[in-house]
Amino acid sequence: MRKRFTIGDVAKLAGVGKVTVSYVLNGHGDHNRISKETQERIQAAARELEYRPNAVARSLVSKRANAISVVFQYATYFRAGSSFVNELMRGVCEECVEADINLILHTRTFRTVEEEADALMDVRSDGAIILRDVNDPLLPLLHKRQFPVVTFFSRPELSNIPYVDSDNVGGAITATKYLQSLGHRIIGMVTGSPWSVASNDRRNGFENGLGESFQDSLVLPYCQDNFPCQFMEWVKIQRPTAILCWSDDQAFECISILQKNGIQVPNDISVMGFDSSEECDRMNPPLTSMRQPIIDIARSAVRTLISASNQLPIKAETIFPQTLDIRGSTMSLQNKPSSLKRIP
Amino acid sequence: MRKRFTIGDVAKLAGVGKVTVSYVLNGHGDHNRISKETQERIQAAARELEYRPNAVARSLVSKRANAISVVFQYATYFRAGSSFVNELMRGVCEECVEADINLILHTRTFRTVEEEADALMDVRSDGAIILRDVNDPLLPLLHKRQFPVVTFFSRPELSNIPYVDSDNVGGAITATKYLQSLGHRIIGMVTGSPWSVASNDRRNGFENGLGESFQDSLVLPYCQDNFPCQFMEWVKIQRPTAILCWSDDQAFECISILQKNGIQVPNDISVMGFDSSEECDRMNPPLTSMRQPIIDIARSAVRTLISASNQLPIKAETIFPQTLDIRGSTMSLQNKPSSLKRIP
DNA sequence: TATAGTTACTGAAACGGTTCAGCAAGGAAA
DNA sequence: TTTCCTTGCTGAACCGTTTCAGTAACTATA
Repeated sequence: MRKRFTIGDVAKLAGVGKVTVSYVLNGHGDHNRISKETQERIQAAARELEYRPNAVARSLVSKRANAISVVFQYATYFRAGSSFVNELMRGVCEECVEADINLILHTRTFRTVEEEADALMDVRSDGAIILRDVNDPLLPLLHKRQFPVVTFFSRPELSNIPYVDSDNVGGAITATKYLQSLGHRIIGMVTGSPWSVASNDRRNGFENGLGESFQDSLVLPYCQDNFPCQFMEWVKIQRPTAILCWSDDQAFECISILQKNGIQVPNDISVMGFDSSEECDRMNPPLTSMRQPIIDIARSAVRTLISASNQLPIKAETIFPQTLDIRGSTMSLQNKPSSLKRIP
Repeated sequence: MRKRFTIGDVAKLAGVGKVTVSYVLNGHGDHNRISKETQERIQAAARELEYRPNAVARSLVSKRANAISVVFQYATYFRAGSSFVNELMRGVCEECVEADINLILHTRTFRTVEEEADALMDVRSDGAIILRDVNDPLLPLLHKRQFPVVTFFSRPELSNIPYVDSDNVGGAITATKYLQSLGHRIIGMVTGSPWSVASNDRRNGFENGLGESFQDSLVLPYCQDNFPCQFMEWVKIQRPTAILCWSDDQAFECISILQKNGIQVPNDISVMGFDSSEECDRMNPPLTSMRQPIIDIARSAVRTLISASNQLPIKAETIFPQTLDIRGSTMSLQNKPSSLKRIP
């Protein structure tokens, strides 16, 4: 890369001191006390040299990076096909665009939490929005070290870390009641990772919603290995007429497995998901889902973080309600045109 | 944020000079000529003060940011549901993880290309991988200013900017020949933005593949406004038995429109897309698509950029071949169980 | 006993900006 | 004529690191 001109070069060319250049180019300080001619001379010199300020040098003294970090549970959280991450990132980006700050994706991997915290706090960013699993040690560590942090789509165990999330428990209750209102009596739920705060909350809401009729066997914990088999096994034993999936992506998978096994959705079994991402409309059948305003939550998290990093007052918690988006994957038990006879 | 301790504080506590601390903590320079005891004293002091090096100060002297930027056409390129961007980011992240560098998403917006280039070149990153439209002015500008740049999923007009892409023209030819081999005689194509390099290349491959039988009317350029109507209008006039869509996402949309209008895919019309993203398998019917190794391309772009920013020799162009993934959305014209009579 | 070579460090400059405090020159007021 | 204020600018210090070029104190060699 070509050698870049510095503020000193501009100063020399314009025949003034570095300070004057700094003041003129930034519009801060005493810039209004500098004569029109000098200002123009400096502008011209800067243009001629194609001078561009060095953000790193600037950050060093200002102690502000004008950037925030996004931290996920895994560096490669951008799983193909996850509409959730997609919408989340869109919200984050939109808000950053408006705030005119940059976004740093922490893609590096570390041996210890300490190292990870060190890397995050290396002054390249002014704070971090974090989506991590239950009881992740990174959060309390960053908080202890007083690095500005906002948790989103999850809930920190330390009450003094601000977070932005949707009401997963309430949403799951709504979902369960809705399925009951369709006449379903045997409702199953498939959960996600046991370390996912969202999955756990939704499970609790499901239990809460079912009340008396809840049984542990109605919940199928997600398993990486051979999920299709385990899922079908569970379906055959429990014979649910409706299944609540902890996420849209999981609902898509379950529907696909059911269909491959000759079970029709929603005629044989109703299925619903969580997130109500745009993909729901495009699926066949379109997926009934609890909507959480992913983009709004992401944007709110960014806004909260920016305030926090500027020592402005912030809300400790921001909870968005979830709403029910009824589409084609759920159906009243009364209207069922075919029976469950297809299941051997 | 609490005041952080600096290398000077550590030096003072350990009773040595700053230089010694720097050498010991980084393992560079003369660190092997420093006595074990001193090393331990310094390590202890650093631990006690929870010393963490300031990456900004470090960058200032090393002139390396250990980060690269990703630049899209629009800051909010993370459109919900775009499986393409999702896979792309996954590849980029994976490679960054391996190279142990950070990723900066340029989310800021600018009034002029110059400003945008200035912001990119502010020394926060060592280079950029760029996905931009045809003839985007940012590329030549960055190149002229000798900022390390690699273009991916698109082709720069300046031949000396390195790029990584797949063979879109060849892929489209393969796709077209495949549809012809199924017996289709009237094949239509729906293109994307006229500024998308990929879309244009695929269109050209389509024209090339059809040869003599090509007509302009067989191509429907994508239009933002009321696409469903325009699309159905075009289908009714052209009556294609197969449609090649410029992307998977578009194919999903087209299939959905066709189905809503009572046209079955593939029974009435075969549809295929480009990218062969993971979603293809989940759709109903599963989408036949030309596979481009999105993740590999993204990773290759990152690798190329890293080499370029280290002044290592690089390949000017890397082209990955596309392969045909046959799924359920295409079918031989002979086997058609129903006719096009459904189209009024 | 002079010379050279090692070992264990370190002072100072540099990186490219910002900011504080101050200064010289000119004009106005006392 | 002195004092004070304003205008227009700048020197020096600082931000937290790295790196170059030593140096002082030993030890080994001739």
